Amino acid sequence: MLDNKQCPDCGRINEVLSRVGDRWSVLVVISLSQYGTMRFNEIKRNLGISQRMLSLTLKELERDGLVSRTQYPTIPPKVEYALTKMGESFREPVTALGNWALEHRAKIDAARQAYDGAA
Amino acid sequence: MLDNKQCPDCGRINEVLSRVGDRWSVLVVISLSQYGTMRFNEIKRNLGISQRMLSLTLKELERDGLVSRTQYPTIPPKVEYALTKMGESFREPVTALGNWALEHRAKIDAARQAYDGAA
DNA sequence: AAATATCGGTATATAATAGTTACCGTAGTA
DNA sequence: TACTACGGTAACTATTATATACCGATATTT
Repeated sequence: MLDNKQCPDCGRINEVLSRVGDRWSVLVVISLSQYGTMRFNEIKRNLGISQRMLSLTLKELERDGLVSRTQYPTIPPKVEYALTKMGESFREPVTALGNWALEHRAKIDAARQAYDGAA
Repeated sequence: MLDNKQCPDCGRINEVLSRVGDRWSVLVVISLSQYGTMRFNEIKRNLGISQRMLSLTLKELERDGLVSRTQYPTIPPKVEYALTKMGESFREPVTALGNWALEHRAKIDAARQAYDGAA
């Protein structure tokens, strides 16, 4: 690929979005912002995400400083996840995106049907 | 996967974001919102995206009604892409996300270094 | 005249990622 | 005894992203 970029910001935006912009990260942040502190399986049930993907997603979010992890060495184990300050600041653009998604879902479906019908 | 969702919105948000929420779609919308109407290779050079991915991304965005495609049968061919009305409405949440990404890139990098260092 | 670049793609192949399934140890419950 | 909950991990498969090569027709360069 030639990669002669002219949009100076796009590279950086791309870089950050490739980390925190995937849809599971977005949904985890939305969940935590709605319900506050949550346990692993609580998020899992809430989102319908597989254990593996949730584990990976949370680990990345923790690594990127958006989510904090608190673990209690009880049996069965108890691990709590919550948004950090930076995670909270991510909430605003993310919920804006989520709200847009909800508001325009029907319109997108209609556009799709029109597009597919015109084939 | 058990998939017993309790978050009623998350499923729908997920559904829409899996279409228009990937990072190439986001970057294409950002580009078009910044520069207005653009040609295929203009976007390609601007983003450093491969031809195939741009082709697929634009096709999906057109199908979802976010982007309009106008083709002039000249030689060499000329195809122009622009945001539709709905695409314009997507601009706001998307640029908010892009701005957040730009503003917090350094902080995320620092968090990563701290996390990796504490291993 | 001949090679090369432009334009907007597609076909094929490979690399990376997402998702599924099965399992771990410990305790409580039926 | 057998099963559930908990928070994961390991191994595997399916899906998706990316790279590479090519297309036809013209304009430009050598």
